[in-house]
Amino acid sequence: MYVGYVLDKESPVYPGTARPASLGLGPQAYGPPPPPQYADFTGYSHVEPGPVPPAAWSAPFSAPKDEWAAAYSPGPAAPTASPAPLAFGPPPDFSAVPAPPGPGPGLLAQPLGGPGAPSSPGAQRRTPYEWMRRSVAAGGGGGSGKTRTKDKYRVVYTDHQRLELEKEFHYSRYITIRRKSELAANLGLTERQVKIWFQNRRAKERKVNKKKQQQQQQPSQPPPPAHDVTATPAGPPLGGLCPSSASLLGTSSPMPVKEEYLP
DNA sequence: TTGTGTTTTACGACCTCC
DNA sequence: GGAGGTCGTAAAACACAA
Repeated sequence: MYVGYVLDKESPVYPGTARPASLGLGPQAYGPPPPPQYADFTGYSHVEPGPVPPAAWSAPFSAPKDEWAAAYSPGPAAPTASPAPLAFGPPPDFSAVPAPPGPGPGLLAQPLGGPGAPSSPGAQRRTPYEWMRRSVAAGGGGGSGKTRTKDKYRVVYTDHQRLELEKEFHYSRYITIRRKSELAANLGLTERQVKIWFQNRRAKERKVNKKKQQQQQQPSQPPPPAHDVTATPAGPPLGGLCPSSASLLGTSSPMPVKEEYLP
């Protein structure tokens, strides 16, 4: 759970600006998920994070799966993917919620391993930028983290990719088609990878919630916290919040909440 | 260093919805 | 029929104790 760790440790992931309506108070927390074909879910509001991604993230990302063939082909897998700028601009038709005038520069404006920030992945990775080194070293393919043995293989997403996916997940457990495309493009992943990542992430969350529930049942404990999704009236655990997100949802959150998402 | 348990990608089967 | 959902599972990657 590296990214969860990241989010735990760097709770101000959205330093006061990004995704005002989000942070667990978005649609996933208080209502049914957007319909499967929620192509333009209007609750979405991505705020321009900032002009330039931190230098720490300028490393190339893993090549999209669609390019794996090329990546596995003989010859150096060039660090193609010079990813699009990581600044996620709000799509044109997004009814953006104006960002509060927060002090922070915005989403992603902080380097993961900034001074004082125990970077990421892993409490065990003590060096701030160690994960970057790992990513580069792991994959001959220029940081793709790709490995292959026998017939099956899987890539290891970079911490930045995970972080962005986690952030998106915290905003909404069900990604829109539009955002899926954007995210895939910006992270150098395929839409399929993004989709599967969200599926796996939801599965993980269900698993965690189930575990928590079991633990709470064992010692007849008081009811779960209010934000425990398992307490949501009906439907899947849409608003499930992984532990890391709980810290983002403190009542002290300055984020404005859209009325439609209020209980 | 190695064995073991956990987490992370990825896929297939099956289901629902449009 | 296609897209996307859950569920179950395989296997790589990883963490950590012995």
